[in-house]
Amino acid sequence: MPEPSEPVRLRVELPPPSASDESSGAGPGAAPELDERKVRILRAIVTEYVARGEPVGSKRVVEVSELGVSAATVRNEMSALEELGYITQPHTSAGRIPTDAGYRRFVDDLADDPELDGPRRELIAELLGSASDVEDLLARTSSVLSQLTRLVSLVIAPAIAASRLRLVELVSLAPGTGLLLLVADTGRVDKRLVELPAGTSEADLDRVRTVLGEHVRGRRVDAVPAVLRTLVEEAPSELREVLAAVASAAGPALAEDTVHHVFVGGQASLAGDEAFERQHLSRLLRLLEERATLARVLADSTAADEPTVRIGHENEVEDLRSASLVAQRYRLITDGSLGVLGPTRMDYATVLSTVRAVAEQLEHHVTDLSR
Amino acid sequence: MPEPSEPVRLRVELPPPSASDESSGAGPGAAPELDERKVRILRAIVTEYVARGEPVGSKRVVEVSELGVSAATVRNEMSALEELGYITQPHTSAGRIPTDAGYRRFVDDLADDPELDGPRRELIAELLGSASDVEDLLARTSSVLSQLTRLVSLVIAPAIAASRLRLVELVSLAPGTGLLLLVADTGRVDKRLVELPAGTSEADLDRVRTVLGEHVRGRRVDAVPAVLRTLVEEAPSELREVLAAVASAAGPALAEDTVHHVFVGGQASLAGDEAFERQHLSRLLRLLEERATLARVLADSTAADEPTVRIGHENEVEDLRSASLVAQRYRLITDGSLGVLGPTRMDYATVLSTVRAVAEQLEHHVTDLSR
DNA sequence: CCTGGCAGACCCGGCTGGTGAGTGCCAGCC
DNA sequence: GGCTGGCACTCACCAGCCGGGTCTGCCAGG
Repeated sequence: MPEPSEPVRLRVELPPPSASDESSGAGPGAAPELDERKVRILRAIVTEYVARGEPVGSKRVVEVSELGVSAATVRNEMSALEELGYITQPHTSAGRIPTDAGYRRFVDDLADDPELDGPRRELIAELLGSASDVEDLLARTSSVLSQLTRLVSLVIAPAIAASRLRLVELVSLAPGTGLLLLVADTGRVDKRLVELPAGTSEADLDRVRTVLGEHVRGRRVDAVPAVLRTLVEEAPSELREVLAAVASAAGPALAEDTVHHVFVGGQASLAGDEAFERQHLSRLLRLLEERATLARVLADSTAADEPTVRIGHENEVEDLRSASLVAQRYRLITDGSLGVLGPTRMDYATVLSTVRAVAEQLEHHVTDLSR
Repeated sequence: MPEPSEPVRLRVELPPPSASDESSGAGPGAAPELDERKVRILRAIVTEYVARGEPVGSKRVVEVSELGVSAATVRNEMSALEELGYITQPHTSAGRIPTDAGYRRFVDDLADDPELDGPRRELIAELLGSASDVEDLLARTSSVLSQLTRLVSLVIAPAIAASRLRLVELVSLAPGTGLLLLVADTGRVDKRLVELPAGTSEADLDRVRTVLGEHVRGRRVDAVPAVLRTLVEEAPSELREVLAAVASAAGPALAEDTVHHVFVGGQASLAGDEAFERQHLSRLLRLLEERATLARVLADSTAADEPTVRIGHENEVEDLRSASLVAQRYRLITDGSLGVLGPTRMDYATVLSTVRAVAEQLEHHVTDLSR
């Protein structure tokens, strides 16, 4: 009794190998064959459970799925599905609920998610259309995602490493303090206080500005630190100190800080969901505050151009094991990613359509903005 | 039985009139006199309940508070305190817990909060010390607040209306699109995409830059929109369109956007707290996402230079009625505010000390940064 | 005015029995 | 051989009940 389900659980815990066809539903691959009837029953159970939130019994399956057999037959099939690890019962004499593997199978079998319906597409277009700049656009994207799915939305700004600097500016804020401004061609602005050496004159600053303008503007962001180091070495001695201060300020601004740009929305939906216990809730919220981890997780989940689904235990991060993640890459000069986070019991079909549609429209509006 | 407590509840719901001495503890004012023993008993109940989380009975009060009387006497006093509305019992034959009014009284009677202990002060100094710019400083402030109190921290950046513009820059991102950069002397940077009229040349942009540099740089932020309008009117016709685009972009960037800069930290602590039910939790999280409301609430609660406490029903915002807010104003060129949000059952003495200490040190480090 | 004592209220945990949903199994039917 | 109806069984759930423990309110006496 305890052993037979082992191979299946094993498969579930190793999603990466078959990652490419995971969300496409094209190749059933190593998954055990299921006859048509089992597939329909599983689908009925998932759909019903997602909709009602209660374990679904053989009787309800018969009512819902229009296969012309009796409840007893369905029971036999359900017993087999349980043996295969796709469904389980919370306790004896309760209906069945899908396991993570069951959801996985269900998602894989989704032929391909239908287009999002018109009204929703329009809503997205409307909300994204009035964005004033890229940052605003991403914030709105996050907002529209969480509104449409009623789940937690995540949007990660594209890394600026591969973009180019449009403007490098050094503003004097107060004696001894400057503000280094770096503007990338995505419209992203980073800033960093610079401690200027004592005795730096306004004329010195002007010369530094000129040097920066000539040698740094237009360079790829990830090349800038090296360029700055060279500039420091070659600089006339009176500018060296200032340039060194600039270089040491620019490094971190362009490296780490830059990665953590994450927009999160709809956190309240987590608290409203009965599926999460107090402890899970707390951990998930903590995770949502750790922007760096979040960015990594999301980036890892968005290799392909299709939406990717990570269900429960498929997530590598411990605290995410009680939840599912649906994420997709988008392109805005370089790659960014967006997605939603919610209970494993979510409406995958609709969520997939929504994530896909939002990503598409985001790209459209981005090109609108940058032209 | 139901009526006698009415007048007290009324007082609680009208904190504003006596707002000035609310948190000072200087004037008992209209509050009913309490003899020394009642005060000590109330204090014992609040302290014990905050520490243990369980209703406290007469026996425990005797053990904890070293007044040399019997439990029976304490019971009589407690009965009186209940009559006055300061404490209540969750059910018959349970111990007492403080009401919002009880907490209020307790807070008012706190002579004045002691200095925060050394180690904690040092921790604050250490964490704030390594801030790289003002925005970073405020983020760190939020982080340290939530770490020390294990509550939700809130930090609102000072409004930039009264600060001056250090730099106005118009960057050309792509043909037809510019990015307007506004840097205030607080180090705050706002940006906004500008749709440039077709056929705008680089030379035009240069001229616009010059005009902006001459007339806008150094002006108070709230004066800028008016200045821009004048510039548009007086501009040579070939620049008028560009300037108009800039003016229409600058307005909103300087107005609304600016107010919503709120740093929130430690939200996970809400979920861990048993005091909040699912529904409250969800509402509080939603509130934390509405940055505008949040900013208003916090600004309203920080009139004086002392920390202000809003306990449960004293909060005007419905969703906050299940929580307490401890907030204080800080000055960084203009006013900002910071504070924490948690269950009414919080350690007010420690929280008050912490909020005060953090606000103080924030101001120190700010002057460090801007000198 | 304080105190010890005592009755009463009530939460809580455990136990019990009834109900209902859903299962597993089996014998019989097509 | 697969499907079906029927039936016994298993629990979760609910309500009621009981005993133990706690804390209160009250009272009579110091």
